Amino acid sequence: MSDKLDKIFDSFVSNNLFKNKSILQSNYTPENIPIRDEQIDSVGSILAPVIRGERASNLFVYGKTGTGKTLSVRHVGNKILKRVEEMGQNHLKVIYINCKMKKVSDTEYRIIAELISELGGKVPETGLPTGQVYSRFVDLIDSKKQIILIILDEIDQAVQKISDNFIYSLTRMNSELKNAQISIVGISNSLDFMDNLDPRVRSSLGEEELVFAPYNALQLQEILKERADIAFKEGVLEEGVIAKCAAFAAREHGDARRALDLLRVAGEIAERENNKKINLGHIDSANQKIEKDKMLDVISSGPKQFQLILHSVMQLEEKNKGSDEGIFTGDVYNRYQEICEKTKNEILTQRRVSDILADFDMLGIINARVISKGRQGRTREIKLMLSPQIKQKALEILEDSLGLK
DNA sequence: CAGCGTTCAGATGAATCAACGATCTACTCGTCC
DNA sequence: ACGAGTAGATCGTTGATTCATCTGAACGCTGCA
Repeated sequence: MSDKLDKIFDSFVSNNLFKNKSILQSNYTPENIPIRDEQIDSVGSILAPVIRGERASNLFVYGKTGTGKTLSVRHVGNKILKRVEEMGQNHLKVIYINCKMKKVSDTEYRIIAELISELGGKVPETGLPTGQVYSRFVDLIDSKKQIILIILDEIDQAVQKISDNFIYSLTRMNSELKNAQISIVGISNSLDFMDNLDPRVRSSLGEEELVFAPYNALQLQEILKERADIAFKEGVLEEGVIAKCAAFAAREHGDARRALDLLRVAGEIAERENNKKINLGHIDSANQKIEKDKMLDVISSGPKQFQLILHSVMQLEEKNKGSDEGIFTGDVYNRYQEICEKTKNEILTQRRVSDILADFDMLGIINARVISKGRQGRTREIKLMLSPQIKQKALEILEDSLGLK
């Protein structure tokens, strides 16, 4: 037993493909950022006034996930801060807040509390009226002459939960401040976020706008190459590996984060297989693994009713295997009722089940097409979209969590 | 056989409900002057 | 008297139900060539 373990450890130590794995993690901030020079320059010139202690225009940055928005903005923020410090001044504060951080900052209160604590103020744990926290915040930053640069990442998420008058009051805060001034940088994933925003907010927040276009495969390659050089040991990557990674990620709206994940996971797989090199096959497995993990995560973390319904779909699919007969909503509902009876779960109405099936469709777990069968009415024709291995694993998870078997 | 109304089974919408979390308000209690 | 802490009151969300309305092609009936 321990011999075997030793062997595993030995090979792990000796066959380490990585020089520094953290470089491929998404939270790593590289020294220089390829491709985004133009955007960085723009951000820099828009924010430059704060170096002289003047207020910069509010900036709004759009772009899909993994296009380097956050990275670029933070990079510029750090550079500016460093510059100001080099000049021996301290009139600048840069605050970065991710509005979507796992349930942490998703209300107006919490965001302001977060802002206060970033500024070194103490945050009352609970219960203060929002207005009071707000005025405490104003007092805090207005206590001396300074410029506050607030970076609100994934701002669209916040606005979905809170009303947009939070941002409005932020943008308008400058008129209340006597000493300090604030500039806001909003970062949003969705391109049409601005459209359904209050016009007053739109004009004040979007004084300057910047769009980060998705990377294309070539640009992704460049990024990957740069990081791979320092992340992996010499000569570990086989020919074409980077290109393939880039191609995969480019297909998914040019998400660089995805590309890096892919490369990292491929490396891990190669390592586990005790391979000296990372080849194209590893990229494929990595892609599958990521896909699989994501899917299984959705399935296992879903509410019980979702699992019940998915289980009935899977059973029906198993039964219909071979025949080309489709699965229809009615079948699913009947089977679902049976399972509920058996497991003593509440039975939802068909209306709800129909909605849940539509959700599955959105998640890509099933493919549902609304068809009309003439006299036999209208229904969804459902196809399960899970690959065999995922299906097997998912079935286990479901039966486990539902107490079936 | 084209044209037309019927019909089916569930899609899709809208209003409403119930339960839960989070916030707000008001009241109580301890402490300090 | 004042502030802190806490117990209901209140508000907003979200998943779910109920009621209502739509839907689109096969089916079957008509009428015409």
